[in-house]
Amino acid sequence: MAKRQQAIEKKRRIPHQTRANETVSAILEGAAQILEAGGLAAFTTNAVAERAGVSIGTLYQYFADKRALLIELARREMQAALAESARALQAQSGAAPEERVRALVRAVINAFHGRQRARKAVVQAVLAQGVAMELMTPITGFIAELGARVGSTPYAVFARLEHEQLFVLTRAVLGAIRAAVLEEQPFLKSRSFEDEIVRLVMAYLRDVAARAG
Amino acid sequence: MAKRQQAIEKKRRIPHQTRANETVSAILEGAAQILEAGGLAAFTTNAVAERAGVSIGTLYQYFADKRALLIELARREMQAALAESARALQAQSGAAPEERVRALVRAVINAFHGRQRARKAVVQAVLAQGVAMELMTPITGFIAELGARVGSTPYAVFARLEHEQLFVLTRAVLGAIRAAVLEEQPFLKSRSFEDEIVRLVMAYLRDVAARAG
Amino acid sequence: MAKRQQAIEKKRRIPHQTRANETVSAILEGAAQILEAGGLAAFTTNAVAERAGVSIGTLYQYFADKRALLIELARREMQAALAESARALQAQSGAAPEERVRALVRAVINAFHGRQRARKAVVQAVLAQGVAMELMTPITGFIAELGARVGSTPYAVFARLEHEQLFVLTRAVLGAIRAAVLEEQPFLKSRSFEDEIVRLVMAYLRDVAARAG
Amino acid sequence: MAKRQQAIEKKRRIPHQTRANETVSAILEGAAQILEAGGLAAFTTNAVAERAGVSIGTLYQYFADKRALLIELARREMQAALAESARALQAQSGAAPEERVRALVRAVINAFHGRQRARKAVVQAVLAQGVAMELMTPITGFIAELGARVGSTPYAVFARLEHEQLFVLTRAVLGAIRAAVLEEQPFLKSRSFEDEIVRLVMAYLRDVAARAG
DNA sequence: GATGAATGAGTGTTCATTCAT
DNA sequence: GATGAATGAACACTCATTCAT
Repeated sequence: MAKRQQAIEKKRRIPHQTRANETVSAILEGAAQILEAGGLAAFTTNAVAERAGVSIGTLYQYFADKRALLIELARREMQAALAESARALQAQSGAAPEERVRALVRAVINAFHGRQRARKAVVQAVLAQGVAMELMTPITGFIAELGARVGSTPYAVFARLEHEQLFVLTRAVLGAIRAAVLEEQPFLKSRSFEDEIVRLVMAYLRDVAARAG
Repeated sequence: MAKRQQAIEKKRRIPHQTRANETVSAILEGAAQILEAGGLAAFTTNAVAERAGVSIGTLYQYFADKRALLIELARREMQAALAESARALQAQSGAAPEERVRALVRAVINAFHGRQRARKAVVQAVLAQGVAMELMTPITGFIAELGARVGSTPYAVFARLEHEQLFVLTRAVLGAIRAAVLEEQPFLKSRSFEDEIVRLVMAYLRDVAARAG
Repeated sequence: MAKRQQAIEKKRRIPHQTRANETVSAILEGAAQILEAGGLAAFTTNAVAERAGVSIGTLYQYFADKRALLIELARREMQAALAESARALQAQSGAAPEERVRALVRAVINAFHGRQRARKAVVQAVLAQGVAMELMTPITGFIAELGARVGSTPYAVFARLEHEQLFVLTRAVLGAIRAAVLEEQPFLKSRSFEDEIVRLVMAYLRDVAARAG
Repeated sequence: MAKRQQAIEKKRRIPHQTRANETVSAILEGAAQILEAGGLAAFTTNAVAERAGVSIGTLYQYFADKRALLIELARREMQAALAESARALQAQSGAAPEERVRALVRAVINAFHGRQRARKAVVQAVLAQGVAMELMTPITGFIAELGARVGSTPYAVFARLEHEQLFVLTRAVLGAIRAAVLEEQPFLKSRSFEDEIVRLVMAYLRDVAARAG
């Protein structure tokens, strides 16, 4: 039920059989593999169907068009990243704010790191179609909510971030990480890169807190 | 590859250099217009040639393939943005560091704001082809060089930024601005958005300086 | 061919004849609705099945293929049109020949007017497959028979029409009406249009009678 | 110049070279052959291109889509039929009205008879798309003009036919002929069939004249 | 008997690129 | 050097039909 609601794009049929769900998964897995192997250029519906081991007709039974397939893929990737972040945060629930931020940053870096090309292609394609904001919403919301639960001074500031501030912070962090992924920087997984991002976040939050204070 | 270089080199050695330059400019201008009007989807070599008022054959006389055309366009756009930034910085040469950062940020925002779609498409297309690093180099270099010329405490820090630090700072700023452009945020041109980015930069620089100090 | 016959024959011998008949009717009604709403282009077996509220498998249980469905639809439409004509004629049984012709013409116009698109599509599709003659036979026969029953001078001529004459007369009338329907002429339902057709018929019949001496 | 104007559907390029005109002719000839051989079902753009001996890309350089190709074909067929009719009429310029009508009817029958299937398919396809009226206009106009030039009593009636009358007359004649073609009646080319149509026309004209008189 | 997921040949169409003129 | 007609591989997508459940 929940899963159905998540679909913005009209799927052709709502699967309510085990076999159908398996088919959808196979298609999405095939799509990710194609994207990973050859990027957006290789991402043709025929190639995806073949890789997924289903007929092209079956693909179109579940996805209205190529775009819908890409969007569903993006949605699932984002969800997975969010889940991973939540897990990381949970594990750090008693830690100092800086450590919690670090856990979050690391989760995002890792999320972007596996299947780099697939993710890159998904991000690009999705951005190219103006669905970005819509998909970004849960991420921003997640961070806002996160701030609200951090109850102590001076990091309660998280909860009081204004719209522009939240925007700048989240996009700055994602921008740095995404650039490192897209440019295939060797330091992507390094501790020092993680450090700098955490510092960027903390410095900014401190600044906001000082202003608010 | 060889062919593309040849095409670009050739421009300097053609008998009627002037006319050839005009043709190339017309093609690039046509490309920018097409991109602006219809995005990457409308960007076909035939459409560009028609808009530029030259035959498709002529287009291929100057650009080895579609990719070369896109890269040259990106190169020129970046150069223009850099020039604008340099101009802005020059005008603020005596001002406080924060004002100089603000001038730079504003220049970048403006650079991204005119012909949004064309720029967006160029960036996307270029990123999709792994040429990003190559094109980013002059920007990063420009900022590093800029830092070297600042010279005064505590912003001499600019000159001492390590590779990762410079990377994180530049990509964070560009990431925030680019997200605002791509998501078509209404506050893109607002003072408060500019403020937050400047603060992000200054807070980070202060943090780096404190650590270095 | 054999298969189609079987499908049609079967309808008479199924255990639960009633339910089967309802299913067939539902399918044909769905087919007519689809045709009416979207023309021949929208007429897909899947669409028909969905509209009819049966599965595509069930549709194929009753109709060997798409063509069989269309032909059965045509057959029923023609039958209905004939029945309507017969009713109109019955009502005018004592009237002057001209009035009887007029009643017939009006019945045909009305037959063509309801569900225009469905009828148009059916006719087109059927004509496209060389089944036309087969389906036209009952109409021509009906008119010939009608002529035989008219019985009085000088319109006994109806009964004596030669094959070509009957053909020309019926097709001319149908041609004029069908053209008005297909071209969506505003005067389709007007009295003057009806008048002209009736005059065409009467003038021709008088001419035939005069020649026959 | 005149030819260009005639095109309602936007052709991709307006040919102004001999080679281009030859290509267009080859495509149309190929289209007619495909239609003739396999009817509308066989009429695929790929098949037409192959039969015409050009690449599919070339076909699309001259025709925006399949529909445009069909419409242009229809236009040329109609034009040819009209030209033939005009020629026939010219040859009978001094003859009795009945003979002139007969010449016209014969021309139309012949027009419909060569390449029956191609013509049938063209007519069907065109009718299916609501372009019918537009294409009928020159025919109706031709007949009206014809009437205007028939200067003698009682056939000057031609010139005074009202809209509905002209419509009924032309569509009735065309309807009878088209039905004979579509149903592949053996008497299509017979003298008696021609006779009956001529009589239908003359009887109706006499009736109109009598009423007007 | 009924279902509907799966099939895949086939369709219309695009567009980067070539090369004879 | 310039032109633009021609190319054709490639693509997204449809739909009649089958058959395991």
